Amino acid sequence: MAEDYVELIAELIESRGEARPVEIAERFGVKPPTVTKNISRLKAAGLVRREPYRAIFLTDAGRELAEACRRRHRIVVAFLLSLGIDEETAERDAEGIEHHVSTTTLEAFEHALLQSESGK
Amino acid sequence: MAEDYVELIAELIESRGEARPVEIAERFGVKPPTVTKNISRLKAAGLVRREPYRAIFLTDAGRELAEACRRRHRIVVAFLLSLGIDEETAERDAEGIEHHVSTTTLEAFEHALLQSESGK
DNA sequence: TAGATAAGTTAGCCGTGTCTAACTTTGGGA
DNA sequence: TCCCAAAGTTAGACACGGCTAACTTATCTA
Ligand SMILES: [Mn+2]
Ligand SMILES: [Mn+2]
Ligand SMILES: [Mn+2]
Ligand SMILES: [Mn+2]
Repeated sequence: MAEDYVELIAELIESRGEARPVEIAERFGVKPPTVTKNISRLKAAGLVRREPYRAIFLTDAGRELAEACRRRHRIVVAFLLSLGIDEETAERDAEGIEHHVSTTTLEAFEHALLQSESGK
Repeated sequence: MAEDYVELIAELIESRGEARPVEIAERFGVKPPTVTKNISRLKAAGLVRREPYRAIFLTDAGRELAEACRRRHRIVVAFLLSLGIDEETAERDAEGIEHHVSTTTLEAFEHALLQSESGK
C-alpha cells in the first residue's frame, strides 16, 4: 500500500503542486476516511510529513521510495507494452505486478526492452 | 489466498496422495491454526470438502480453479525463465505476479514464449 | 464578514490473514 | 490394547485496509 501511496503523492505534487486526500481517494476508488487512516500509517512509517487538514508532503525517505516505485512502474508498463499488450491492460496489470518484481526481474525487463527497441 | 491454497492442495494430492494441514503450513511458512482457519474459508467458498482431523479434498470448483492456477503459474515461470532469470527468482517472483496477470497478459506471455522457442 | 459547502477527521464496525496458548483427536508402537 | 507424540482445532489477540455515520475545520462567496 505504502508504495502506491507515495507514488501517487509524488505525482500529485508534481502535477497539481500539492497532494490532497480527496484526490488520493478518487484515484484509488476509496473513501476519504480510508485515506486519512493510511496517511497516518505512512506518517508513522516516516514516509510522509503533515498536519491535520493540510496538504501531504513526502519526507526524504518517502521521496526516495516514490522515485524507485515510479521508475519500476514505468519499466513494467513499458515492458508489457513491448509485448503488444494494450495500454489499458498494461497499466492495470502493472499496478499489481510491480509490487512483486525483484531487482533481478526488473533488470531482465529492462534488458528485454533494449532488445525489442533495437530489433524494431 | 484461495488460489495459492487450491494450487498447493492439488499438487499435494498428486504427489503425496493426500493434502494435510501440516504440509500446507510448512510450504507456506505459516502456523497450523492459520491453515485451519483458511481451509474453513475455502470450504465456505465451496472449493474444498473435508471433515475435521481428516485430509483435504477439492470440490469440482476447487479442482477447476486449481488447474487454471497451475497452468497460469507454469506459464509465468516459463516466461520469466525465457528472459534469462534464474529458477529461484523466477519461481519466487511468479508466485506473486501470477495473481495480477490478466488473460490478455497471460496470452502475450504465451505468445512471447513461442517466439523465443522458435528463435532459439 | 458571516454562512454554506467542501474537505477532512473520528469513532466504530467488518473481513482477512496472521499469531500464541491451550485443548482434543488420531494413530502407531511398546 | 493402551498410551503418547504428532497432528489438528479452538479461543482470543492483533495489524491491515476497507466501510458508514457523524462530527470538525477550512474556504469561498454572497
Ligand atoms: Mn501498484
Ligand atoms: Mn504504480
Ligand atoms: Mn501465488
Ligand atoms: Mn502459484
